[in-house]
Amino acid sequence: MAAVGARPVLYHHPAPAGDAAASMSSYFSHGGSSTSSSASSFSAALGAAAPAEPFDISEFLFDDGAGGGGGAAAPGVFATAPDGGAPPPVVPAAGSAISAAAVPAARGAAEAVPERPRTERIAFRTRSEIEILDDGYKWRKYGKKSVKNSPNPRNYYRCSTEGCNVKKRVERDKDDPSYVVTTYEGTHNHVSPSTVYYASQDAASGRFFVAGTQPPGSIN
DNA sequence: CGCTTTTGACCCGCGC
DNA sequence: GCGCGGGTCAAAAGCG
Repeated sequence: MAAVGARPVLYHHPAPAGDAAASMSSYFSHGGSSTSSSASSFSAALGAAAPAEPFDISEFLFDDGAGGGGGAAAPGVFATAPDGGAPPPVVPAAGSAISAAAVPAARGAAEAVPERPRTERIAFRTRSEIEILDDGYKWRKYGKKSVKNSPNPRNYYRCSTEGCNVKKRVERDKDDPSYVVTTYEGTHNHVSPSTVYYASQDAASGRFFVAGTQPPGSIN
């Protein structure tokens, strides 16, 4: 499946006009989950330059009522980076023990949780022709829905790894169809099935950065 | 044969 | 109390 070119060409311009139409067909069907062993460096992808216009990412971020709602962004939130400078954090606040257990069962189990779910939620917009960014994880689509404020449908994905309840929501920017808004919810409790991203924590910021693609043990 | 996608229905919460 | 919008489930079908 990944052969379709599941990887976004973030630093590229959209395919040549003549090719666009042809490419689109495959893009729209469903690029395919990253079942193959090809995991792109997601962090680099985030370097996609944002346009001059400010993107109010808060539109896609919803506090779980944790911080008392306002503009308080959740930890680990990052918008589109200026351009290939410092590697953006890929593992959002992994330090906090946010595990699958924090996610309430499925429906109506919210009240059963005395503490706040505290689900990590990060959203970012990326200029990409395809919607399925190959971040190395296997995603299984479980729903599609058209939203009120956008002519484009919204797709719902869930990490197919057993025990991992990370969810992801993908939709095209209603203003710029060439941009894709991806919202991750939750934190993977496992490493990428295809590639091991070794995250290191920055002492100063306390944030995590991708240090390489080798397993911790093989470093040094 | 196993896994993923597809699609409509169902359920829940919120606002009016 | 009703309606709307959003999110998830579940059964069937398709594909590799």
